[in-house]
Order: sequence, then structure tokens, then C-alpha cells
Amino acid sequence: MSYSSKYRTHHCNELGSEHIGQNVRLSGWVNSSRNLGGLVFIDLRDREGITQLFIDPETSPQLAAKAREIREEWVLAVAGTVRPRPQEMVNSSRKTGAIELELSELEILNRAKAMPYHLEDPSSSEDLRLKYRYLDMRRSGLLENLKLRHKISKVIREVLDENGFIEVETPILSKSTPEGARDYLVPSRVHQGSFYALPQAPQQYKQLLMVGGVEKYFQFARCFRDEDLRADRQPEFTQVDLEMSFVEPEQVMDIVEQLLCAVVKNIKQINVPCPFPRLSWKEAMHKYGSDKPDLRFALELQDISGIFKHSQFKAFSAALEQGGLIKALKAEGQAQKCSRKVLDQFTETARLYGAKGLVWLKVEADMSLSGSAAKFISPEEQRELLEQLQARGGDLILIVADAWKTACESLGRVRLQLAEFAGLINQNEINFLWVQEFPLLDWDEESQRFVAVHHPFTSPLDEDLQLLQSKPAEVRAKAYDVVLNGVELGGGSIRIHRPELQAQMFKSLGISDQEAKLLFGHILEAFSYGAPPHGGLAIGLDRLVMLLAGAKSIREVIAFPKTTKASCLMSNSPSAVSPAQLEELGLSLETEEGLSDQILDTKSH
RNA sequence: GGGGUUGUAGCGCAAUUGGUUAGAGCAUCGCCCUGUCACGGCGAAGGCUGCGGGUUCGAGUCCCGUCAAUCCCGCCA
Repeated sequence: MSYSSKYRTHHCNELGSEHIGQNVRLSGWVNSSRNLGGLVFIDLRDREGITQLFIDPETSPQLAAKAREIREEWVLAVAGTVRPRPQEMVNSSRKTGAIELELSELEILNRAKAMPYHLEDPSSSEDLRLKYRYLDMRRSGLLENLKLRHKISKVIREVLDENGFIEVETPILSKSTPEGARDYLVPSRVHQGSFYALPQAPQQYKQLLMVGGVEKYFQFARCFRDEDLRADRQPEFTQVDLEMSFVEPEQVMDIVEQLLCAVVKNIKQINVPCPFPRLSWKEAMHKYGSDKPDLRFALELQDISGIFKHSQFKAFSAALEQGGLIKALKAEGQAQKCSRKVLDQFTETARLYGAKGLVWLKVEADMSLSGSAAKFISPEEQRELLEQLQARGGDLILIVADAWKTACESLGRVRLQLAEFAGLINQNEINFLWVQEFPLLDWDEESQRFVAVHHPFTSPLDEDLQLLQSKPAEVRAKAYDVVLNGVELGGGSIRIHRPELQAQMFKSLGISDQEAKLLFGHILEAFSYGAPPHGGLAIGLDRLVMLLAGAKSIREVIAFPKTTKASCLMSNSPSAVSPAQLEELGLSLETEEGLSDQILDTKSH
């Protein structure tokens, strides 16, 4: 790579002993400067690395005088001769540590104010780093994460290109639809009172591309959802979105496996086993209490309802009477390590996810049980319990008795917490799996109707079709999620391509023909002109990069992320707009705060 | 919408049961320094303790509210 320009002939991580004697030019930022009164050392930094500059006041008094005023993060262009450092002054921790550049020219390209915080201090607060994101990039690991993201994107593009996928962009100004997340709305000036919505996903467009005969589509799609945020959720995020025609789940899963294997191979030099293991949703819930189980460790949940059919323990009998069940988790050899305090934390977790409580039992050396509810468990039940769980002295048993979903999910969360506490998780492992056969519909108490678990275009499993009218809750979908280390990385489905079935689906969702026409008319019409069978999937790129970067939050892999209240600390968005702008859009604000904000706003048109 | 944590100098922190004038380090500014690499030495300046109430003779410290950041629940097809 040639860097030659008036600013530089090399970058700052390039020069070594082989360049000694050469005249070179470098540009970059002052990482630090050390003025010893006589000798002056400056560490010059660019994207690639750091080179030490050297000025001897005896040979270059003017340069030394100029260098005296130089401060951190000033921008310099320099020229000089590469020379070896004295033997004992070699800095072996730096690639360019064997040499230094003795300056003959020094140009100050730009000065810099004192930094608002110490750029290399990892403990500096995140809001400052967000406010000065452009400074954060200079020295924290952020730039490395952006490079990693670029590399991952490149591999994904290559694999999809090699497999005949065509990258197509779809509109950002899109149409609001019910179902799913809250939309970000964009008011229309030309059509006052009407709004675009920013896409939650390019779902409908990509299906229309299939109707259009594209057959294999992909896109790095920016998606927008106006919901409350988390460490792994931003209001706008990127999906690797893909869709294929004339396929069944197998073909979609196959290409995604190829894609993810290539990424991991390229980034981590690890060959992950392919194809990925597959679990049905029901199995995942039963065994691991999660629809995105972390399989880096075993710890399977067990159904122990059978043992307690005639239990005298009210917590157990009540759950069973109400049609629930009793699930247990056995932690080998953890009885000693788990103090009362730790067990209380587990209990709190179980409660947080809806369980009424958590029963813990310690298996003593003599195989007797001790713990919160041991006295309510008969000797016969104790014997059966130990036998079913194959428990040994020193084991810890955690039990939740509740409705099926609550019991599974709450104990599933305890399972994760326990694994972390007991150090069962190998942080270097990359563990992919598929979860399939999700339910198609879910009863929503709030709206008193069925809602689509995935989205309303998801096809039911062929063998469950006949249940759609009679037992909608039991219909499984041709949907699949790819899970990495307990994180939902992506999901997709085979879509409904026949208008009759789509109409039936809308009916199940309580969407009238009229509504369907109004909201989805264009896609229904498109399907009436010969839609091919099709399906696809979307991968959360931010989450993928986060996991491979070992980052704790997707903010660390996004150049300019927003806070948990969806504001940008750097640009101060969102912000008020001028009355003139509102007027053009035919909008007026209701709140007084809104009005006063407008008056404060200085933007003029 | 709900719960937890945090908020003291530009930055990261300290300040005893509520008790004099809120401290030292880094950064900044000034002076000194010829082999540093987080250079070092001497000195100076720097504060509405997030904001608003309250309790008290007295509040950085206790109470209530509020704002912001963050983590989680709900929510996120």
C-alpha cells in the first residue's frame, strides 16, 4: 500500500531497522510529547500505530523551540531521517521501537484544545465518550471494533455474492403497519396529515423482490424500532437481511450456516461444527427454559412433576392442581459454594421472571436433603428425586413449581445465573444452534386476540395447517432462529405465498378483510400475480460483531450509538424544530414545553 | 410504565456517627530538566458537591421530588 503524498511517505507503524538512513515523511496526531529541556521526544500516532520523533536542540534549535509548545492531539506533518535508537533505549513493546525519526521539518497542521477527558483511560464515563465519540475513536478499542465490523461485513458480502445473491436497497421511507414494534414516523409535507414509517425490517419489500423474480436477495438493512432500549438494542440497528425463492427451511439454514462459519473462520480462525445442532422450540424450552438456549454448558432442566403427584407441600401441589408442573435443575457439587446469599439471588431471579419462588435443596454426604423445603418432602419423594436426578452428595437442586411457561423460563434464567456463578461457561467457545418449530400464534391478553409470534407472513408447518381454525395455539411455524452463545442472532421463516392462506392467517389474527386490504393490499395483490414459494432470514449484524468482539454492549460496535433514552449525546438529537418547519408539515404541538422548546430553537429557514 | 446502580474540580476519585476553610492525583498554566517512552522536579490556578425542595444549630453526607447516564422487567412481529 502506497501512502505517498505531500503529508506522508509511510504510516506510523511501518518504519523499522530496514529503513535506517531513509528520509521519510509522517503525519498524525501527537500521542504524547516528552520535553527533557534539551532533548524532545514526540510520539506521533496515526490509524496504524505510533512512531517516536526526536529533536536535538543542538542541531535544530528552531525545531526544538517550535516543539516546546506542542500539546497532546495536535496534528503534525514531519519529515526526517530514520535512525536507530541507542541499544538500551529500544522499546520492545512497540513495533517501531527500534528506531526513531530525527526531524528536519516540523509543520503544525492543526492545534487542539485540551482533551475533555483522558482518551486512553478505560474508566472514563460512557456519556463523555459518547459526547466526544470522534475522540473516543482515536485511542480506545472502538476503531478496532469498527475494523472488525468492516471485515465481517466483507466476508458476508463475499459469501452471499459467491452464492448468487444480489444486493438490493429498499426504501427507508416506508409504510406504517400494525403488528410488531412501534414505528418511527416521518410526517409528509406534500401529503399533510400522512406519515411514512421507517422500516422495522425490509420484510415486505424483500418478499416483493421475490415476486419480482430476484430469487436471491440480500441487504445490509438499517432497521428502526421505537421501543425501550437495552445493552443489545438500539433504536436503529443493522440486519443482514436475505430472502430466497423456491426454498424450504433447509436451504435458508444452509446458506446462513455457510455464512456464519465463514465469518468465524475468518475472524477467529475457528472451524465451527456445521451443520449447527437443531432443537425444536418446545425442546429448548423444556430442557433449557429458553427459546435461545446457551449450550456452552449442559445443566438441563428436568420435569419432576411425577414424583410429587401426592405432595403435601402446598407450593408443589397447588402448581400441579392448576395444570402447571415442577421443574428441577441439578448443579453438581455446588451445594458448598452456594451461600445463602447466592441462593437468595437465584430466588430473586426466579421471581423476576414470574415464579412464585425457588426451592433449593442441598444433598448432604449421607444423601439426606437439607434446605428451604426439605421438611415438606417425604422420604419416598426424596428417594425418587435423588434417583431421577442421579444426584450425589454435595449437589445442589433448584426447583420451580409453576405454570409451564413460567416454570421453564424462570428456572432457565436461574440456569444461566448458576452457570456464570459456577464458572461453567467457556468464554472462548463459539456455540451456534438452530431453534425451530416455533408456535405460529400467541394469545395476547392485552388485546384479547392472537398475535403472530414471528410476523403475519410466516407459513405454518404443512402438517399443522388443519389446526389453524380449530387449535390456533398449537400450530407450529416454518420459522427458525439462529442462536449464538445464548443470544438470538437472527431469525427467519418460510413465508406464505398463496393469497388464500394469507387471508386465513389475517383472519386468525383478527384482521378483517377490509383492514388487510388497507394495510397490506399491495402485498396481497402482488401475491395474486404468481408469487413463488420463498423464505429468508435476518441476522443482527450489531450483535454478531459484539459477540465476536467480546463487547458487552452493541454501542461498542456502532460508530455513533444512542443512549438508552434514544438520544445522541454528540449531536443532541432529537431536538426541537422551528415553528416554520412544523407549519410546513401541518403539525402543531400540544404541550407547553414543546412550544417553549420551539422558541428556544435557533434554526431559521 | 416499573425496579436497581451512579452523579463531588476539565477527568477518574477521596472526604470518619451529619461538624471548622470539600482534598490529593492526572490534565491545564508558569518555571527547571540531554535518552524519554504514562519522563521527572518546583509552583499556580481550578468547586452552585446534577438540579429543586425539606429535616437540622449545622447537609457532599439524612428525607422527598426531579434530571441524566447505565443495568434489568414490561415492551422489542
